[in-house]
Amino acid sequence: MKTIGAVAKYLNINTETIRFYQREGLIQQPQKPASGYRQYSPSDINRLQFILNAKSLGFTLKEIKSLLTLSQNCDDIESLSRSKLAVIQHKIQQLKKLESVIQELTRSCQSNTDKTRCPIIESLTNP
Amino acid sequence: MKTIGAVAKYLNINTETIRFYQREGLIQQPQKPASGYRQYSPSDINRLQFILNAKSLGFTLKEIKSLLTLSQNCDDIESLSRSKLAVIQHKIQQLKKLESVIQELTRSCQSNTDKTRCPIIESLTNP
DNA sequence: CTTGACTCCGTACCCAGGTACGGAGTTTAT
DNA sequence: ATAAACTCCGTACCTGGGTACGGAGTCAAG
Repeated sequence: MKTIGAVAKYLNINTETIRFYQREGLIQQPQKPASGYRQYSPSDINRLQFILNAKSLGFTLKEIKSLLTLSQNCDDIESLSRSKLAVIQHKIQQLKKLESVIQELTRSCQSNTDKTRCPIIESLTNP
Repeated sequence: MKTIGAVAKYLNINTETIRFYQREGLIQQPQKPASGYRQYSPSDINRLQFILNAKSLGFTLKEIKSLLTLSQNCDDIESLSRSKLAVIQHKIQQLKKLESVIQELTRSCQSNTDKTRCPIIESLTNP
């Protein structure tokens, strides 16, 4: 069990960010002991870690919330996960396209000897 | 030469967006004829197209601005593109990991007979 | 020469995703 | 037992990337 500051430090985020996620309903606030500081359990920390991971993959907080809260029965969750899977696979495809476009552009920069002009700029100007 | 509305329509964006880019210094406003509507030249339109293309590659407006102002130095632009490439490749790797995690989870849902509990939720909430 | 569509310009507002502030209470180290 | 460090909570503010509003001027067709 950790206090909010310890959790923030551990996860390398701001305490304010944790509170923000609480306000947004992404995580619940741990019960406040009669009078004192709230205590965060390992599972609270896990949930936060999940949010951070999903965020780093380009999911919005809204999407993460629905991943975390739309949980009634296993079938619903499975189908939600499947649709997330499709989204993820689509994102991978998009990023791969992007990757090859940018790779191509940087290659043409490398083989460019006239440094007063830039193939990337040229290709972005004439699509 | 087109008026702002015609340009917006042609590029499929909002006139307000064009003005916004002007305010942000991404493009200059064409000279205003003594009294009348500003006229946008093909090269103005090209510059806008450049911005839209760069945006679709995931560059921020700030980055695009520097692409446009530092466009005399091909090496700078190449290195900016390379760092974008690294970010994209990292994202792809992360997404692939996530993909296999979710695939694994949905598989365990499928083989789960007790539909009152869900392996996905369990794996998210118990570390 | 009037009407409707368009432009100009400034200002306000929107959403996402946080960050900062500040007064009051709590905990911990000395 | 007191100071330093931390937490609580509400509210305000920030950046990015736009969108909307409204009054005043302009242009083009009938």
